[in-house]
Amino acid sequence: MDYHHRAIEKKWQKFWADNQTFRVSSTSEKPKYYVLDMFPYPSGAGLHVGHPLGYIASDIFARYKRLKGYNVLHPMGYDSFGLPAEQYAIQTGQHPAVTTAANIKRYREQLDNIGFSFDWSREVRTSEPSYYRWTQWIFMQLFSAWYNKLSDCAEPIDRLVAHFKKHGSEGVDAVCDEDVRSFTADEWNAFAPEEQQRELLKYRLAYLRESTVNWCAALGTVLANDEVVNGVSERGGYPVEQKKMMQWSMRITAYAERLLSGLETIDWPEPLVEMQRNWIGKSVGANVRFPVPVLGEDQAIEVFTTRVDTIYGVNALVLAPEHEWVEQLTTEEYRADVANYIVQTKKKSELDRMADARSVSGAFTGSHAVHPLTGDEVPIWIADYVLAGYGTGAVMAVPSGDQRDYLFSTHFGLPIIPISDAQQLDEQADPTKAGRYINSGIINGMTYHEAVETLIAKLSSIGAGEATVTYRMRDAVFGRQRYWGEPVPVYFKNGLPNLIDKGDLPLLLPEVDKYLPTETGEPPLGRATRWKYRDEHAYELSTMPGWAGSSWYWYRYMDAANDAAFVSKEAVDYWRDVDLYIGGSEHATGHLLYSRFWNKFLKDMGYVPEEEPFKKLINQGMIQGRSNFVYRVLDGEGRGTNRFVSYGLKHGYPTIALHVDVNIVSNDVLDLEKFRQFRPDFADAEFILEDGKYICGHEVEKMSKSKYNVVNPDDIIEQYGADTLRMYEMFLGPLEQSKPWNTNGIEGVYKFLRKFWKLFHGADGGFAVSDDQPSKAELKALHKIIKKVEDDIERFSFNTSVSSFMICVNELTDLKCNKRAILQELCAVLHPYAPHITEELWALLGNTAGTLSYATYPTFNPEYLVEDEFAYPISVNGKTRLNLTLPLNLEQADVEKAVLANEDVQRYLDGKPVRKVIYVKGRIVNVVV
RNA sequence: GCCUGGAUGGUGGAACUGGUAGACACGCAGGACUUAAAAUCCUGUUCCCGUUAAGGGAGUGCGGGUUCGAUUCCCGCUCCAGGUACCA
Repeated sequence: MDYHHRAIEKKWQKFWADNQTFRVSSTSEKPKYYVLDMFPYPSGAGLHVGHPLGYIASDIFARYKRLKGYNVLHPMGYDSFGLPAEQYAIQTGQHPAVTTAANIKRYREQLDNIGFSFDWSREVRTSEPSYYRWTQWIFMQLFSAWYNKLSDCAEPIDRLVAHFKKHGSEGVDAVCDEDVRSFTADEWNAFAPEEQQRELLKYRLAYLRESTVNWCAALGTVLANDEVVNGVSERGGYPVEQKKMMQWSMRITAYAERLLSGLETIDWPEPLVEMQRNWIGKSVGANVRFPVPVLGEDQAIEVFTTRVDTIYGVNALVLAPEHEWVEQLTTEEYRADVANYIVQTKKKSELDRMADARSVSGAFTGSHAVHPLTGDEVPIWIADYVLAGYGTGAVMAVPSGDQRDYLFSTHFGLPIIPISDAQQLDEQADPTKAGRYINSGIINGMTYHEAVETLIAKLSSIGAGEATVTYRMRDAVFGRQRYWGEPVPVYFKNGLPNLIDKGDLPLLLPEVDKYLPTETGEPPLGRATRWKYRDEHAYELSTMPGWAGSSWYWYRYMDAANDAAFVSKEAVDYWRDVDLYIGGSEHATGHLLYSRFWNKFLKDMGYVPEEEPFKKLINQGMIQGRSNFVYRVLDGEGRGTNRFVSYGLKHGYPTIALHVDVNIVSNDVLDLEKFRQFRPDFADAEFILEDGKYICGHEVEKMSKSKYNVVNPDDIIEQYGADTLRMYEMFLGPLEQSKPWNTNGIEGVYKFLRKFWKLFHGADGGFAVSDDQPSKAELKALHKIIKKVEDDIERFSFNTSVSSFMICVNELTDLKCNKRAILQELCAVLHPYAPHITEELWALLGNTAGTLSYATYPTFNPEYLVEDEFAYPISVNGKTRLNLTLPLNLEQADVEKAVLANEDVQRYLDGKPVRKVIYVKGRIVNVVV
């Protein structure tokens, strides 16, 4: 019997499903291992061949860990709230739930075809009420919590209220809004309840406040910073403007330091860790206050600087044009200039401002501040290179140490004071910390570290400044003016938000007649008429952003059916955290940051045990499309003819390149018959061939329908089988590398599986194994692969394993090995990569069907690899190389004697004396003359 | 600009802590089996010199260095990919 992949794969996929082979229990004697994939958004286009790359890798790892005796949690689900389903709904009127369900069905079929070992009994869908009730519940926890800096952890808001009642605001150190009030306990207790609530909102981790948001008019919604790329929306590329709105926000900044320091404790790819570090953007420096007497006693402009040591080089203070004091600081004489400048900057869009980054502009306010150390007058300017949203919205300009300040000063003719004996300031600023300070009052002659220490002490003592840490990261906007998302479980009374009753969860997404904003500009939820309690309450009409449901889903898999809690204590104490997480790096500053944030919050509240959710993370590379082209010959007028010239000959003709469906091209050779059927106007196409073939050109592009380069895994599986697809996707290259899909080498993998199959089948095609004892050579081949696959999987080098399997089967073929004992163990080794064919052979060997998934990975025995002889690679002077085969157990001196006596070596030595003999691990490798 | 990766035959890629560079696969060339095709198998395949062979030389983006020995470590560049940017 030949290798019939279709029958074999269908059979075992059905067997696994019928027997729930991969159903896993949350109680086990075995050690746990949690392998997680980033769950997909079920898009209407279905899976293409690039999507399963990471899933195949994680499946190999999960199956391997099962063989190694672990209790493996390997689940899958769908991130099923999202914009595309809603856009489709707007266009067609189809309910997003309907299209989403249809897409999920398609995804499931495609996933099943590949033979994954997911425990589908734990499937989650973020858009299901049974799931999102817990997303809403977590939101309620965040609303009911505040961040206590003293304990450095989130606490229930009741504890803050208790403190206010007893001590007032005295002794509270919280991460909160800037405008919190100071009050005594008596004052607090005298506040009206609404006043108290208004104050508490400034402390809550989920809070409401007017903030500048990225408003995308085309999408009718607010976007997070990471959803805006170069001033346009990441999805769709629509323009984005800044708009003030009342918005739900998440106080992620409370966790900035823990999000940063936690990076040290996890095993993630360095580029990803770096991206999160940059995103958090910690700067250590100082706040310094420059008194402004014109505004009155004790009034001072506060600036943030990372280079307090340059303070004696200050020649101006520069404020952001939006700074709240600009109006008061501007004198009559300069009022027109300043007003004019502010108008100009407002006109510039985000995009212009970025494109214009290098040009210098600004305006003088006419006022002066006082240098806190020298008492000198310092002019106050405004300029758009200073950002209102970072630091204090004001900087001290030090032209000698900062290039932007240098350009600003040269442009406006402000003095440039050198502050270090190492500075060369003729052409540009010198931001280095070398040399000793000059012109610098109390720090003259000091080095950088001494200076910083001295200055911080001095500024603190006179009340003019202190050391500070600033983060670039902003709080995350949490509301979306959209339909297809989790409703925020909040209603409003007298303009204040209240949580809905816990018993009313889930707050179901109501039906609406249209998925567009209302005529009055309210979000789509404003259209809902028969919404529970609609008549009693003014509901929050925005929904949660896409990242809400994905920020905790790995916990739901641990206990997916629980309707008493998002996860039970027992389940979470058993599974704890994700041991291996595989997914794309595009989620670096979105999903992966928010998930860490929610995880830390849930830990603070005592719901989960681990500080970090994903211990090890691997980024799989993107699979790009590989487009093929045909070259249509043009006639004298430049019009396309029906003649097509092969790639190698196209330079002899005027041509135009056309995309051709990659599915009718094999190894860049065009299938001429299929091409004639590809489009009606190609029916009578003529070809100019090279060597009797039409060779297509190729290019790497994004995989997309319009480029005819989409490859559906189902087609590959139909032709070659799932085992071939799995192994070929791994064979394509290192997992983490991005690479174009091409089918050029898939035959090699397919051939390997057929060869493996044939090895244990007789000439008549029947299964045939020998019960004889395996030979030494056969055991050597087997144990080599046992060791190799073990090493490869542990370091995620799946591509080299596939090569090693091929070597192994080639060796066994040469030995004509069909030993039962060899096949038995080989099945287990190969099983993670090619589960179907190995299950079949395993059953043919007489094992109970389906037991292979939980068999034992064979133990490597190094004795089988011990050699009697060793081919000594000998270099003379590190150059000429010779191979010398000698028995292995010779004494070192005997080896040396034998090597030197060898006539080839003698020839290279040419009578010269040996100066040195180099040994590596007791083996001679080099003779130096 | 800054940060992080990367560069190896015609192609995808291997070489794990410095020790025979190019494993394995594709492609290509030649051959066997076959009426023929498919399938399968065998041989060759980094480049240059050498008619063949024996043999020799060069070679892992470029230029240096350390070392008996460097794809691997160090210094300086070039190019490519990803991220990020008036962040004080």
